Amino acid sequence: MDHVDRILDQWRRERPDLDVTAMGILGRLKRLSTHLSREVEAVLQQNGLSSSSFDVLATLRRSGAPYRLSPGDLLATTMVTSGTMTNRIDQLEKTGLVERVVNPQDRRSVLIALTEKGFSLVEKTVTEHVVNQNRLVESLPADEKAALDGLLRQLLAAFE
Amino acid sequence: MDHVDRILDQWRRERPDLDVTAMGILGRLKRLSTHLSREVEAVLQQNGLSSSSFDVLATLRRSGAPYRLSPGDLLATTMVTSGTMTNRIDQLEKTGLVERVVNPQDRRSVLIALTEKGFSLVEKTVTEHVVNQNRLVESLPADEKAALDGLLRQLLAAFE
DNA sequence: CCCGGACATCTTGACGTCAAGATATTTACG
DNA sequence: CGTAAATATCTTGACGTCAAGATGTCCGGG
Repeated sequence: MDHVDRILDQWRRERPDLDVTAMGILGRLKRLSTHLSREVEAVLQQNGLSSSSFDVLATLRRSGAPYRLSPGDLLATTMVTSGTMTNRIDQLEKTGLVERVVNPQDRRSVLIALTEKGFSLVEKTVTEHVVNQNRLVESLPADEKAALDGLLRQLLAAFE
Repeated sequence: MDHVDRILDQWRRERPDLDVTAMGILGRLKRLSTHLSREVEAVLQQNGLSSSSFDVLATLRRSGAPYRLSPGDLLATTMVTSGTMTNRIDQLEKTGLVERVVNPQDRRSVLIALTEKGFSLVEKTVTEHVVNQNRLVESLPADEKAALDGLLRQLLAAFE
């Protein structure tokens, strides 16, 4: 009997005509996502990053040497608009974690490059971040983690 | 091989020391939550509502007659701060969907009441909303929906 | 009874995001 | 070639949220 169950019970009483099966799943998924985001933010914040800025740094880091991508490449992996990405890059450039370098091949474009400072920060942060992520799901045994992952994958496939 | 798989592969290549089990689950969960929120918003928007304003109206509606709750009661169910709730109520009051009525028992407090206009709007909207929610998870057969719900419940229990 | 702490709500200022459109560059075609 | 369409990024204005603190009200011990 959790928070979502109480909501469903109220709806069943007030509107017995509604099928609330999906509401339960979506409600738990949204609450869970909010909780997890907050827990993740806490660790990133200890390193002076938001999850927004970390996402950009991590995308550059995992792309491999020379740790450079265009804003368009970054957009393709992050589910945000171009204006949001411009803003994120502006912030990271101000704090010296990335720099914009001109792209000689295409002057409409620009390359976002990890600085040394950015590289060492993301290197340290991602290590702590991954430990934290594993902690957040440790209430599930390994086989249930795998089952959850499979179900999420299947549901996600309907949208991507 | 979905979007999240590609991210995990990059990390395995660049940082084979990291255990990315949880990253996969959390990544899919976050992307899914974003997709689902956008789909849900679309239906609410057709009724002139955001998910924020709908949440408030729906909470009042499912609380049962006389469809009145204090801001504090609303806060307890919505995972937002008091300032956010004040703002939501302000918007709904401007559009005539709720009204603030004084609480004679406790003048620090106030009751937020669904207006007739608010009631009929939420009544129509929630019907469409629930149909839409069920559509969003129809890619899973019934037994897998139940399994997913159970796993989410278990994980959520660690936070609530 | 009164006053300090608890409580309920609202205010303020900052931030991240989005949609829509502006600017600059490249590409393809006539 | 020259120009229109496509592409890549940035700008602008609005919105929802949060953290921190202000304001107004209630309550319980002295």
